[in-house]
Amino acid sequence: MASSSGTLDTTSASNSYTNNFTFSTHPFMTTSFSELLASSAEDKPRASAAAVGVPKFKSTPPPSLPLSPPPISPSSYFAIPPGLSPAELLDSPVLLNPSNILLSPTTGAFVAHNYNNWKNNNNSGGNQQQVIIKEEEGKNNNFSNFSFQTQPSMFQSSSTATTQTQQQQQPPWGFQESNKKQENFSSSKTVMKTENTCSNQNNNGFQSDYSSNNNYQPQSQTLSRRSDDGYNWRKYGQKQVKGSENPRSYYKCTFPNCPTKKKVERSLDGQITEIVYKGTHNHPKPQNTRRNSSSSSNSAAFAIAPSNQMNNSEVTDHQSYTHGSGQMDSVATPENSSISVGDDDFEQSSQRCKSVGDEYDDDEPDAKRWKIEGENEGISGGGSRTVREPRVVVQTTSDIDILDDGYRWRKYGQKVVKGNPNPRSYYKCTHPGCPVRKHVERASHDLRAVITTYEGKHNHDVPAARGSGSHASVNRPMPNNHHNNASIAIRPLPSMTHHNNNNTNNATSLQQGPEGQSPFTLEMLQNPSSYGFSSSGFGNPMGSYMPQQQQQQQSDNVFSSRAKEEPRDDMFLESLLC
DNA sequence: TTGCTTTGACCCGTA
DNA sequence: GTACGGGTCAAAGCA
Repeated sequence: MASSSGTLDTTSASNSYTNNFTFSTHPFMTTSFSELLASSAEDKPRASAAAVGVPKFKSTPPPSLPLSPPPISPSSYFAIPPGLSPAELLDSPVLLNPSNILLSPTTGAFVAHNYNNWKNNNNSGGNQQQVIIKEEEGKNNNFSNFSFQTQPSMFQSSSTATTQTQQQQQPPWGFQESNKKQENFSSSKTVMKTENTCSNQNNNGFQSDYSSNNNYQPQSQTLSRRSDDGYNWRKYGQKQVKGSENPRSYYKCTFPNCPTKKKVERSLDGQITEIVYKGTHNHPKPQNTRRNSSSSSNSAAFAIAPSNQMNNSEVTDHQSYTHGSGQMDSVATPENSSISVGDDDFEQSSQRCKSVGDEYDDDEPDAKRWKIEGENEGISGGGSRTVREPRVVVQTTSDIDILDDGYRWRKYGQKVVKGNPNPRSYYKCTHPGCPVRKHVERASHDLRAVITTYEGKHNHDVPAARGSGSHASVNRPMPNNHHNNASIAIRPLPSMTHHNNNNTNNATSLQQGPEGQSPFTLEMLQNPSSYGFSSSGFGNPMGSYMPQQQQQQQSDNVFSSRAKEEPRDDMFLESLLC
């Protein structure tokens, strides 16, 4: 369920389980879908195989969550329990690796909007730490966000000695810019916002980074230069931004030639209210040679971990020490925003969900900024809050992206077209001489549905994914590249809130890949057999998610009609290219 | 001396 | 073309 849109990543094996609700974002990558189903059948809580190398979200269903016992059918492990919408499930912190889960129209980012139900159940506030992850593709209006909250207790309890030891030695959730500026998040909300267009790179970095470092452990540190993400930052600017009384500081990664930057916005009292990461580290996490483990960060701060600092063994450790505890033991990473949370976290996340809406509707006076960072229109929510959540945004600086179809695209224009208030992001394949273009827009009727229209035919093979090379294996367009005519992919962002209580095959839940890529629907997850899930599983790059005929029918019925509705904007495209 | 932060000015994209 | 605002530069100061 790494992706409801079929944008599945392949980065990990999956045979690690906990007795908790373990959810991984990579399970389908090297483990076939059928294997996952089989494994799920063996153990209910194994709703999804945990991936190795991926921070995981593990949580026993909190009482307040309407998680029903998994049905007997293996396929039913992908069914959405009554009361818990697919969107909520997909948007939940269990899907925390934006490079794999957060599906934007172009990068896999998705929107998580509707957490109202969850939050309504737990909107008491109080001394809670809240974390929101938002992933956006820079300026592509495609974003996603997760939110989850952590209760203070999560920092106090642990079900395993490992956890306890780690906690004792290293308060896991500390985010400090320096020892002079310890950020106490114990009572504050934390919003992580990520912008990421380089999932592959991230994935790769994730593994390599973790492999080369053993300092993934959640930790705090008191060095002035080193924040809890493990990287060294140099402040290069500070500015008072309009619409906010909080100054914004600009940091660069001090590693030579590393393009990563981050913006940190602090409230007047010094609390971080927003963290925006931009770019991806092109280097391993610096060795922990200076880190002070004594750490003054007893604050229940939230550690923004370096992206890619986890190896398999560490994952295992995380699995163990997150077991059963309400502890948020893992870290949110700027690049992959992978976060593991405990059951309490899972519950709390629901609370925070609504805050996302709050973020946009109530507390964000700077419309322009939001527009820049993702145009979060459509996010609704209510309530109010007095503490502005810190946000962490990861955004890549490159405008050339390996998108979810495996090709690299360069954004060359954007326009609001008639009939849809949502701007349409225009992309062109970056391969020299390749005429293929596509434009992506959010459906007017459902902001979580993304409509991608392809024009032209690739005259080249799918470029090798940066880093892992696994990206294209699942998202790679069909070899025949037969989208000479405009094909449209209506891609549901994983937060398919509108699917809450029915399994209707909504058109917006379908995705027609760029070259006949099979749609991947919730219904298919629920009834994989009926949709031709082959034993080859998702490892099969173009695995039979659906009988070909059915694919064609659906694509014809759904997308052709949509195509007819699409006003031609060739003129505009041409003008953009001129 | 080195490295970092501060801060005003400048650049550049967008409306 | 202009204004605005975010992002960055770079000199100065500090530890």
